[in-house]
Amino acid sequence: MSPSAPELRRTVPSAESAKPGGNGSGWTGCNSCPLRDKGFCSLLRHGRAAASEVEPRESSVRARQHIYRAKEQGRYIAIIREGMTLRYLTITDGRRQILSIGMPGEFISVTCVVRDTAPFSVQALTPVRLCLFEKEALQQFIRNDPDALHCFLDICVSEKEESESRIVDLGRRTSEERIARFLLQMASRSGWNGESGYSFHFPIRQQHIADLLGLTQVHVSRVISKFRRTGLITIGSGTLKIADAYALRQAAGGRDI
Amino acid sequence: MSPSAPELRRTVPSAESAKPGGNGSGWTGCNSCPLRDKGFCSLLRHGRAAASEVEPRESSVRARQHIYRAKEQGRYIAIIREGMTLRYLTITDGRRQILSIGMPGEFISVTCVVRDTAPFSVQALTPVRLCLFEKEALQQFIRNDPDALHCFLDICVSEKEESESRIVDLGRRTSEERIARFLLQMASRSGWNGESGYSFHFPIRQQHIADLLGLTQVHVSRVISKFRRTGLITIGSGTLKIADAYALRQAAGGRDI
DNA sequence: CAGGATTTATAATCTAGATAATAAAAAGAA
DNA sequence: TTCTTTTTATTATCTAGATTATAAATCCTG
Repeated sequence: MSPSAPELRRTVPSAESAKPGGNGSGWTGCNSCPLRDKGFCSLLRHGRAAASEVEPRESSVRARQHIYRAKEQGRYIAIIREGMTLRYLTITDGRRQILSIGMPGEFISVTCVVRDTAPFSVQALTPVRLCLFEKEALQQFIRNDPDALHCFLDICVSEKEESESRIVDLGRRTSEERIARFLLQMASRSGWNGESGYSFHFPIRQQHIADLLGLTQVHVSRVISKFRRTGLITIGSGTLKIADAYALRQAAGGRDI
Repeated sequence: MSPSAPELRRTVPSAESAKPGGNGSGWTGCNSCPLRDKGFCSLLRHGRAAASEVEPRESSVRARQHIYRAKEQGRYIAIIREGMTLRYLTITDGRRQILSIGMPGEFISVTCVVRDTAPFSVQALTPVRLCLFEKEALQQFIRNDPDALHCFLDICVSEKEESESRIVDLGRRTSEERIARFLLQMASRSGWNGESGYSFHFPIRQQHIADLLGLTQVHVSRVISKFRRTGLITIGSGTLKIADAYALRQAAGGRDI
């Protein structure tokens, strides 16, 4: 298992040659981590003795492997260091609904920080590197550190807002609007500044988009094909390019993104 | 810093007889409130001088009236004392999506506690009595009281879980399943113990159900009619009765509610 | 209790998106 | 490269739920 991802991935040139996986020999700690001063991680007073209990340990997961299984009672809380994850739920007849896609710097699941178990599963979408925190220690850290708490609360509310936005998508928008909006959102999360011509790592299969947006792969294919044919986007080996930002925004429903 | 044990909170029943309060004339204060010792309210050390800033004042709202308008920057945070509310969003073409239905003891919107503004509106579904808290004071209270904070965090996560459950409904369940599930949920929230024959106050129009579940009123009518015809439920002037709980659960998709 | 307004019911028709089936590309793996 | 697996494309057909229209109940409110 190698870094295996497009250029964007090769941050921190830590010599992580042969890694046994599981939980890390190539562990490089927070110091060399690009997320060190971002989001929740920025609150972990790195290296400070006082907070040493919340030093994470690392773990690597291969693409498709499960990180958390529904109803499981985990001892660890994970933050994504590298790669992308899927949080999903399966109901009767094997119908699947993806709840969210996780990216670096984010918790695998905020619910798991607060609850004993969760009804959904989480799996790696790409090869993933995780930072594992002792659940108890992290909870205590959040409880005792006002900044951490504030940040965590903010994350919860943000995710709630995201969920509600998805509810509006599913309840009241057409398949084209949903897909266009999803592509725009992914671009934004990858650091897009809004201009045409931006391309980014996009390891998401059409079946994933379907299971996220309440559609079928066949239909997603149809819409994506149309977007390509009409020059809104371009796709090539794990990369998506926003060719015509204006038109894509139009397709997304114009205003009220 | 402050004492933690929840029960110990119920101190000093200060005689706060008739208080003028916001615009309600019949303001009775927390003492006579049935919600006094429930949910978030149970954490407001009623009558204690230290917490006097978070004493609410009351306000009444007529059915259909707006309580919060999208993007508005409110000075108050409201908890529902009596009645039911609708939280919804309107997008292009006037398409509407209801995000949630509020019931006594609940915040009108948890988002508003944390954010300056929110993208949705809230209106009264029935005549509503609200308890208004100064936003600043409430935020500070939550920040300083570990129990309140814990409770608030729990509310956020619960609502997130609810949203995600709705996402699964919208993305992957049929209209019959959605409607059956919704009726069961409402019954539960009204104190149902799960047995057939339970009836409860149900002031929700078919158009509301449609806007909540991503359907049309016409289709909701069809399904409700079928449920009545086949003896699953009974409806009469603002009241819904679960006639055949088992069958209704079956219609809701059996397992995994 | 009348008379207007809101809500629900029902039937006819339409359509966005689902299903099913198959082929063609890509992507890995040997 | 060749073989296998996974992913995407495409076409034909079907259907759950939308739309439109109208009538019948209910619900106010004076």
